[in-house]
Amino acid sequence: MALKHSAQRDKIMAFLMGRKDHPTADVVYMNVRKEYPNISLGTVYRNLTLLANMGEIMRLRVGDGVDHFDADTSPHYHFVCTECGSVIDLEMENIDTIQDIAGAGFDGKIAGHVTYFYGICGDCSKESASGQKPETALQ
Amino acid sequence: MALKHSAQRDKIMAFLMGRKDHPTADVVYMNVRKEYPNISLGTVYRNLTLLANMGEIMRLRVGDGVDHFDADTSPHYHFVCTECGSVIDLEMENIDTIQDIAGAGFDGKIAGHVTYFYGICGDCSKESASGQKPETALQ
DNA sequence: TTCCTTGCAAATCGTTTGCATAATG
DNA sequence: CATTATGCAAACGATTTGCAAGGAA
Repeated sequence: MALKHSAQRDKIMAFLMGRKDHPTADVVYMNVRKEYPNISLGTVYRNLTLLANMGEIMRLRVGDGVDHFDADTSPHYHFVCTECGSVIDLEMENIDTIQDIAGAGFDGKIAGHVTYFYGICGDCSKESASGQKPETALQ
Repeated sequence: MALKHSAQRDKIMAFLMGRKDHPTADVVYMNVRKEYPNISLGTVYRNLTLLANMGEIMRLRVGDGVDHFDADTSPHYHFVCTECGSVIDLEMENIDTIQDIAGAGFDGKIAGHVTYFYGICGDCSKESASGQKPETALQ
């Protein structure tokens, strides 16, 4: 139960904190492995799950079938590009009122919500205007 | 390309329309099999995916790692009980303004959003008040 | 020395797919 | 007859887990 220190976990956490995008377990693995060649995918998954359960990081299920991870645990929203699949932080005003709206007339207790916005990101808008054709990442 | 009629697909669709909850592929399989003993899980998945792609039904990814399906394709929101895992329809006023809020200051184009509300459903609130202890369904 | 953590590989789980056969139009 | 759909089983991809060995407190 008592958590012990681990160099692998530190590297994973450090890597995640240095990224503004939202890497998948595999991306974390590929990158941490550069500095820590012996680390295993299992260890990456174990630590990501551990960190997420402790609330140190967030697990994002954006709908592409793969979990993404975010070291920024402050409340914020994400945009997912249906063209390139990138997951982007949104800076927007608080919309917590939607919970009150949802709770009106509902007999359970609403404790939270998860919202993902979808569409075409700025980069893909430009590209498609120039005739390119990236592939969709969403299932 | 041209769709042909299939008794299995009809049964799947009929079953889904007769449910107010939001069954998983396996639940659909188990139930349709009662009337159609030879149907295979693969056929259920194939048809659910087909129907979802045609827009006849909706695929819900509520975060428990399993896809749920909903024959009600009208715009509405869902509540997921973190206690029992049940997925419940919410009747609430439109919150599409959150897309405008999200889009302000974002350089991409927001085309849609997915929102799930979490908490304790009415039934579980009563149960926990009486000292019971159901298990969590969310990962 | 206790027991948490790792690496490795095998296992699991939900879902998809290839193929030969059956059903539809 | 041309094609789509099915059943079955094998294949998949992401994630989890058992186990023996390694490392932290």
